[in-house]
Amino acid sequence: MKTSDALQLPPRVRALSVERSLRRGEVLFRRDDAALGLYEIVGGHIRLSRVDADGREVILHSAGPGDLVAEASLFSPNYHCDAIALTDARVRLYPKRALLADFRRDRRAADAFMAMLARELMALRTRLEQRNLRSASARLEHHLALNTEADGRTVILRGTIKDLAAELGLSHEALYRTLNKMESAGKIARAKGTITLEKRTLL
Amino acid sequence: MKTSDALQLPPRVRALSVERSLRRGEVLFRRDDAALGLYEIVGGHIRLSRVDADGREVILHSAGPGDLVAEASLFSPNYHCDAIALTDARVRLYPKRALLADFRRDRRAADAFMAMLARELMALRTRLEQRNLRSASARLEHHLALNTEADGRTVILRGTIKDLAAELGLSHEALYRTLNKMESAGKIARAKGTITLEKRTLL
DNA sequence: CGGCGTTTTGAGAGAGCTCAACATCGGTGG
DNA sequence: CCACCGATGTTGAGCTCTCTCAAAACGCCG
Repeated sequence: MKTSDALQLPPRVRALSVERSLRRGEVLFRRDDAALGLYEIVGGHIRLSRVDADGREVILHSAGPGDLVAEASLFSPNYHCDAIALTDARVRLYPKRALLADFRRDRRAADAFMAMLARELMALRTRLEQRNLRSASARLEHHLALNTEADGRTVILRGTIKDLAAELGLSHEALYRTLNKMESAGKIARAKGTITLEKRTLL
Repeated sequence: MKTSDALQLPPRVRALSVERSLRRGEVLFRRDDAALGLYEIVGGHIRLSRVDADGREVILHSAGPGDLVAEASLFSPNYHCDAIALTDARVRLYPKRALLADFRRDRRAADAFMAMLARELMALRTRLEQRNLRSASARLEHHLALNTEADGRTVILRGTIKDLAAELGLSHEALYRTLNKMESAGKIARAKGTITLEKRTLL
């Protein structure tokens, strides 16, 4: 589940980061473990969850490549949920001490991190808003309208259609059908890796 | 749409904030306007949106009482979307210069703000994950499991059932029916303003 | 050429949405 | 004190849309 594109942690800190591999099912950290820092998912998927009063697992988040998890660990002595590899995975730990020290040393690094959080927040709110749209076509149009290139018409797909379906919270079949319908209706044109919005006929 | 509970901006900055009223339909800011700072919604609802290539409005977020909007404006010279009052509303502007100055002066203020963003991010991811659950009961159980008081059983409702339905992304009718079903099934007990999870019978 | 995952298309069922009607509860004003 | 009113809470019934399960065509890579 890709949430944001750009991750730009200070090179100094990146130099201090440590990569690690996990087997499917392996535990990255558990609730109440001492918070070492935040993780970037390099490959695979990590599931963040908590266990409820009856011992059932409640999923908080499924993170995929490019995602950052446990940012809040920077400000807490321990983790607040469990993190378990959903698939074989590769993660990169950014030690909190190094990060916080860097923020202290370099104000711009701190600002940049804050800005990153703020931007991610914005993107996430937008995505949540999108989920309020019931129909597949509305969700797709919402997504397309907000992800065009500079021309305002072209949308470059970053993964497969299945990936897009997952991002939109739709079954891939529903998305395929919707794409077909919209193409037949002349609303979009499809090419390999891109979707182009057609000029809407005025009323 | 309530996203988080606690908003704790430094008192020094709060002292510098300015409250303002808006009529329904009034513009708070427009895209590319100079970014004055971030806003806290005191009352009413503000809609953040962008206009797509065909002139249609694409909703990014609907913010309600207690919500913060335009955090990213702190790190950008201008706003990136339109903000328009959906209802008569009251907002509080936290001037970015004051905020940033405060962050510079007091490291803990900056950390606290960062922590707030991180926590909100976490909560939002969880909410998005919840939306991946299709059935009304699954969404409700997810929400209940994650919002119990210390006893792990009691959930205090902060608004009306309709509000909860909106937060869960369900029609209020669907939620009422689900509550009924779960109560009949002995999974929950309802009292005025609270829902109590019943001890789950073991297998 | 032989898999494997993606892309398509088909058909059926279920769940929630919508519209509608009614009950309930405060609050307001006569 | 009571009547009225608006918003919340509640229940009913049909409809639409997506999900799910299935199966087949396609494309890529070893």
